Amino acid sequence: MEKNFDFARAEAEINKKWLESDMFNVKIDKSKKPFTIIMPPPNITSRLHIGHAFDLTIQDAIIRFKRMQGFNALLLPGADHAAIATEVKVVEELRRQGIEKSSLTKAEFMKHIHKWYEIYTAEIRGQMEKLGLSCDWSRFSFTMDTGTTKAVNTVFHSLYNKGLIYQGERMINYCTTCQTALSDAEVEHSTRGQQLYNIMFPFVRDEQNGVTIATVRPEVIFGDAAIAVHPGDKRYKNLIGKMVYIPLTDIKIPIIADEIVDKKFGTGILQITPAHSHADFDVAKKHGLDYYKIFDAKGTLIGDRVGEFGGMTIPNAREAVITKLKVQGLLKGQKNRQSNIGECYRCKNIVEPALSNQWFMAMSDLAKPAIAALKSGELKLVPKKFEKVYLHWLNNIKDWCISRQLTSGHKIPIDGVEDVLDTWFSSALWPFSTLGWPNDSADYKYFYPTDVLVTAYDIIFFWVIRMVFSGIEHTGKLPFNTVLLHGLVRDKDGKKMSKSLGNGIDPLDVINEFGTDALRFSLIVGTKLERDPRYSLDKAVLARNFINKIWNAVKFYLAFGQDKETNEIDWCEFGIADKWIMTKFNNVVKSVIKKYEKYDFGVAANELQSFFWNDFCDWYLECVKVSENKQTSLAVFRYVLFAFMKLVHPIMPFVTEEIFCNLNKVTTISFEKFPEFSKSSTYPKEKRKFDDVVEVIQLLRAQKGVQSAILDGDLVREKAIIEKLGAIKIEFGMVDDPDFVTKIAKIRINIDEAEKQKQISKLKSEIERGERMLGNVNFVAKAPSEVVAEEQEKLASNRKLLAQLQGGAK
RNA sequence: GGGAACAUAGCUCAGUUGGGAGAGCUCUCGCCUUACAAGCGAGCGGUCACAGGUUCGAGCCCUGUUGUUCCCACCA
Repeated sequence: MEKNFDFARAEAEINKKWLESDMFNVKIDKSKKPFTIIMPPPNITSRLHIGHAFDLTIQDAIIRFKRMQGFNALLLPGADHAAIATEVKVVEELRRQGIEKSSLTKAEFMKHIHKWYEIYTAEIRGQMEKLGLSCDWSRFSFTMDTGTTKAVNTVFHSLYNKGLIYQGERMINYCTTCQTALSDAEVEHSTRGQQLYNIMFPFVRDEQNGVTIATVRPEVIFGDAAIAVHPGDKRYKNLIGKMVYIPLTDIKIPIIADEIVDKKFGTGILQITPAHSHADFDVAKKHGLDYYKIFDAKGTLIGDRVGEFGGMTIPNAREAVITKLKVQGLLKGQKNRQSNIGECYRCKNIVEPALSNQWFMAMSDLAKPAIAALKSGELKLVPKKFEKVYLHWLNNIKDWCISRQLTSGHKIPIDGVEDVLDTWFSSALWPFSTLGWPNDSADYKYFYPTDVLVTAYDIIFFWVIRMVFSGIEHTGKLPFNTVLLHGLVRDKDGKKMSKSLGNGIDPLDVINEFGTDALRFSLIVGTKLERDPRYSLDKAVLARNFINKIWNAVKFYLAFGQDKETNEIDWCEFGIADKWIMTKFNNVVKSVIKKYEKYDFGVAANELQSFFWNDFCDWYLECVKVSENKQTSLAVFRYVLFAFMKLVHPIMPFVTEEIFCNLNKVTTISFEKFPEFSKSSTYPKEKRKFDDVVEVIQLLRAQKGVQSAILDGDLVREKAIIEKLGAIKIEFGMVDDPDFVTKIAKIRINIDEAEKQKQISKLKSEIERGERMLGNVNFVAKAPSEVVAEEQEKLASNRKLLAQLQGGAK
């Protein structure tokens, strides 16, 4: 056997076996219950990052666990065309080759897009394979394949015919860099420092008498339809109804009163720019004001109102307007201010609110059943804390702007319409479009609705909610019954991993250096779903060390026990250590199953590691070496070792497959029955006694330089274990003058008096504590009787031990 | 402005319905003990953020305070 686990060799061999045998491709079998996870399709715009690795590991762990529990488990893989993001990438790539998108026809550009699809879909798939995912590759789906297109068109027409998709001129968010409309969910908010300008709107053209407004966007004054003050603002009461000039123009606009104005902000006077502000749009509607669009899709100023500034970009126009206002004396001040800005989630540039003709999905009717599904408990979010987020968003939902002015993506299926659909439109159908819907396919009938959706919490709005209402609307069923929302992987300091910060860790680098199992285990161990996990290479090192520990335990078995192979374990032959490890192991099985069922893999991984390292290797393996009945102990060792392989297999598929298959001469561990708790294999009495033996050994080990001891206690059968693990010679005999006392032995080892006094004072304080508690009448009267009884026992036991120690010290 | 989460050892985190504060890493000391130095053994280390309350009993439940993080929102 190799000195260490050669993960590179083993992973390559095992992956080849898995892929060639198609063993994870699922056959529809009505006698078996399906368990289905549809994988969130990664965007084909980049390599898989650490967040994908985390997300995919969780999914695969669930699927492997369920498969071993006997479910017909399907993990359906896929990739997303990510229209807007991919298009940016392709344009960049073409530019590197010296080609401008504008020089290409639409068809030519689409050729490049399709080539990208092809190359990067394969690339993503290769990376997924490296992660050891037990996917059904025969069902691999892409969001631009014909099945998805059919689903998209069907859904579009269905909603259109019901009047739930409509076209109209509305205020939307427009990214002038990506040159497309965005949905509300695609706008992020951040705080930026901006200049706040005070600008005077004069009563008489070019004169220094007027009203002064405050704005961070001086260039939009040309789009103003009115000036507004608060109706209750005494300072400006007499202004209402008067007319002012827009500075630098001949345009006159009225002063109106509206409660939207914050009296305390700036000068307390607000410009109303209906075509370029969400809030102002509503005000204009209310007051019957006109809309004036003053810049186009590229962010260039246009129209009669902008005068000499026509043709300028927004930033240029801003500068020019300010310069001119200064000359005219209409700039009445400026200061720096932190304000909240909408940004495009893709390119991070400032989003312009704009009046635009777009396609929308009417949301209020679709939202209602999605709200009801959560409230009724039919849909479960794990962890629960996201339920409020989900409900708040749906309760305040606005119509969804679904049209995009991009070249690639799903076309809006209406003749003559050039726009494409939001990439999330097709994503919303993913749980059923991947299974053949709208066809009445066998897959759809067997696997739908799916079981659990696993994804990070940051796409609840983009994706999760939209799948929920789409599933209900189009299939009449929830697309999944549980949504598992995990955190975002951060660096060791809790910061978001990003290219610009340079703190990112490439999962493929970790795989190359430490192996896939180490990556998977290190991503999962010690994490809780509620929190964002922190990741650093230290964790991969620790995981690698754990794998090495497992490997070496197997080497031990092969060196000492291979020839003594037996499948039948005779429990009558069990020694105390055998019974101890069987008990401990069964408790771990029980606990791990419970945690896996709750998808709490992080704590389960911790438990598995600590059991294997501390209990199985540190204690049991050493006991096997000196076992009275070596054959039985080796059989127990083998049993626990292999059952343990099954327990960790969902998290670390490769090393467990390698060990299990090689030693058992079987093809795979993947379809082995998952271990179950067996009460008849637990021995509480022997476990307690061995725990006491452990205490004696630890006590002896702590005595530096002591080579022998006299024990007074019923420990004859444990002599070999105590001598071996305690590295000490022991004799049995009466000990009237012990140096140490434990529940099962009085110990004499010639130590100095100070050590003994330490133990005495410790016991005394324990006794004091017990006396204090039991002396409290309220405690005795109100605490549960078993708690009181426990304290009484402890007190009696401690008194006895103290008497033994002091009895000898006289 | 509205909402959510978090605060436990130097670091990363556990702590199940309230019943004597735990693990791993780090650090110190001793070990190449025949599976493993990617290892073994023994230690050091905590006012469970702060202040109240409920309770016989609070890391856990309630209220407030402080700090950190995140989400939502049309403050120009």
